[in-house]
Amino acid sequence: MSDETAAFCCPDHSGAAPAEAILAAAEDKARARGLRLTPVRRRTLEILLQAHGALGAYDVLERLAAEGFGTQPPVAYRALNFLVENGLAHRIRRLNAFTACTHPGHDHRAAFLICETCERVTEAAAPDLSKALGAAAAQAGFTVERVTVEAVGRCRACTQARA
Amino acid sequence: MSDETAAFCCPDHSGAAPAEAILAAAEDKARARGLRLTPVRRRTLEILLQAHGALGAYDVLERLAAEGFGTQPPVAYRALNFLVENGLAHRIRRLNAFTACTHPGHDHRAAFLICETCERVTEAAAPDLSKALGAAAAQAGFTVERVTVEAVGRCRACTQARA
DNA sequence: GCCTTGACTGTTATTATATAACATATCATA
DNA sequence: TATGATATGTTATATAATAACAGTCAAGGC
Ligand SMILES: [Zn+2]
Ligand SMILES: [Zn+2]
Ligand SMILES: [Zn+2]
Ligand SMILES: [Zn+2]
Repeated sequence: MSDETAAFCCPDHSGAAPAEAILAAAEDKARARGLRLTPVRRRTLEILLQAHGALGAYDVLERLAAEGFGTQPPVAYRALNFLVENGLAHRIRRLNAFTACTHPGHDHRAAFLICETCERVTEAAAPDLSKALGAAAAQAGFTVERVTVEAVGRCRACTQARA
Repeated sequence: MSDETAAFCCPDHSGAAPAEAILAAAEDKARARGLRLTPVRRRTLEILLQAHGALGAYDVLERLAAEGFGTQPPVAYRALNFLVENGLAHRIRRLNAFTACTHPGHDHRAAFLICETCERVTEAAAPDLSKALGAAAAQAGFTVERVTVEAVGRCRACTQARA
């Protein structure tokens, strides 16, 4: 799926990664909610954070296996699903991949911006979006529970690089 | 591009889909744009329309094969991709499935409402959504090209049934 | 202490989804 | 009718995800 890790993790790929801060926040959250952020799970989150982009389950698995964790798909899928269910990571369906949540401190409805040039994923807060969708859904008598928003386009860095 | 559509094929799953009308519209569109709506492609669209919901590629394939078309995955994937690329169908990523476009007459940004009880999919026109997303994306310097919006929740029929 | 219980981790095996590569057939049109 | 482009079909393979089950381990009741 994707290649190597960079030490940055930020909305527009322009600044230093608050990876440590995010990890710390995840630990706080886990403590507060009684979640068990076990070694595989924690390491999986770290792997996602270091990747600076979305990673496929098998990419994650490869790294976990290399570090002495289990070598079979369920190991990665279980850790990833745990993170997703607890708001510490997100699943990017268009890419069949996962990415660390960049602001795990609170529940949110996020939109994902997928650059088709560099393949990196940015998580954007988009509160208005829920509203707009809620209205459209209400018209149809539909009650919305969860929403996935994934946009494909071009990130700032790639736009500038091409200009 | 529009907002005036009767956005819902069958909001509460209570009426028959206007399949013939949609199919006719698809043929008009194909003629107008010089698309080749060949037998497999046309039949694939019909299959989607008759399904009243999203179908997986292998489900479509099964039906096609039973009718004398090819029996191998690429047959279904090619027809489905053709339909998607030309706005006659949509891919529902959350379900790994495809659904006929219920208003193929014009380009649109649609949102999909997926009922987690009956698993049926409704296509809702949601023009405001693009705006809201565009704003959020602009903040990050991101240029949006295509957007996927998929909501999971409960449709009117299922809500009423449970009440 | 020790036993039960439930959550977690790991395994093997299988299922599900999607594409690559290539041969044949059909269509457009010159 | 020849010719190049498009479409259809095949075999084979790649990629993604889950099922089912066994061993581990720590917490809480006795
Ligand atoms: Zn997030
Ligand atoms: Zn980019
Ligand atoms: Zn549509
Ligand atoms: Zn329903």
